[in-house]
Amino acid sequence: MGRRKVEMKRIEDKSSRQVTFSKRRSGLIKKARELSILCDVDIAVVIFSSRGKSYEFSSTNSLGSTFERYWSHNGRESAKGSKPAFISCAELLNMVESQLEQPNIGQLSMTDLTKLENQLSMSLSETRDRKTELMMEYLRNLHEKKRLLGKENEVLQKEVAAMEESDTVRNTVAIVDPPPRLTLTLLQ
Amino acid sequence: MGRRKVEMKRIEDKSSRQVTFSKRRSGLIKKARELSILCDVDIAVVIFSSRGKSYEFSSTNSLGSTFERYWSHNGRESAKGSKPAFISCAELLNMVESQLEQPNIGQLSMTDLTKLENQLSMSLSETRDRKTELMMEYLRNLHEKKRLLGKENEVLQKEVAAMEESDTVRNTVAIVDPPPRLTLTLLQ
DNA sequence: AACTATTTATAAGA
DNA sequence: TTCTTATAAATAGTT
Repeated sequence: MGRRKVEMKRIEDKSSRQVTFSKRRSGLIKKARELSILCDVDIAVVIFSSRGKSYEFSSTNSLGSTFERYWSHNGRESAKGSKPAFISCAELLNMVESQLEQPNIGQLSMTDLTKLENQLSMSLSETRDRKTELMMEYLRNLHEKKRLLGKENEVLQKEVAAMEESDTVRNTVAIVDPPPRLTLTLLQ
Repeated sequence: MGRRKVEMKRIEDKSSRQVTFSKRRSGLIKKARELSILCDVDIAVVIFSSRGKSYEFSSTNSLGSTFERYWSHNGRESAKGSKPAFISCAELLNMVESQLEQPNIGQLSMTDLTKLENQLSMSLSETRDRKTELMMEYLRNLHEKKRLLGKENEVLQKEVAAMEESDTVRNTVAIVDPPPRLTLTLLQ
């Protein structure tokens, strides 16, 4: 849709490829937003420029939740740790942008700015909370490992105690051949 | 682009919502494909219908690889600290600003908002960092305890091994009076 | 599922 | 770069 029809192949001219990327990228994200609104569906879009920069859109407040949904649907195990932490400002902007469809001059922009501010702070605290949550989970894991090690220790200690006892009994009753090597080992 | 302009809100009529979903979904995916070809970029799109069915597009052979790329990029960034997110926020605010019909009206409050945002984010990240630091310290403690317990375990295990060994030797050499209690204890 | 009247996106040009 | 404009493309409502 332009002055002429374009061939569907990589645009070789770097400059016009960049321009097209910029235009079509925003077009794609706009379309994604419209579709999500009109049809009340959940959409996530991620775009990587060839230079590694990423652009994204998500209809939910966090790309993470959409991706998580994707993972769970596709039965792929989710490294539960890494995903929820991401609510980027880009996502926020998408949310705000979607509310700026009809710029009513002045009045609306103040309202939207306030919304942006709120969303920003919420997102920040959400991110923080999620991080904390992750750490808590890690802590719980560590605690559990510690507990198990402690239990193992207990068992081992009992074994040692039992061994010592049975040795003592045997040594006492049999009165034969005390095992010096055992004593040495215990003192190691 | 149709017989009339449509309002940007959820289409209430179920049937036409379904039709629109179908049309626009394929349109979105077509656009994504074109963008990825023309500009040689990597794109992933996931769409969830309200009934839970999912549709997807990925320029690479696997949707997963694009998402993984997303996580690895943004995961590190967000885990590292607030600076990259910060820059991104400023960028985003610029984008919002450029989208406003009357830039001069929004300008001042946008500037104020940016300041506010910065303060908010800084104080939040400061708090978070302090919390994180405390937690890290706690973690270090826990790790140390775990390490010590592990060491203790090792020693105890060696003791047990040594005991078993010396028992074997004694039993083999002495051929007297095998200690059933010891065996029982070890199997506990 | 096809068909158009329109709107929307955008390729080139300024 | 940013804005303008001619034209291609998408699509809303219709059949």
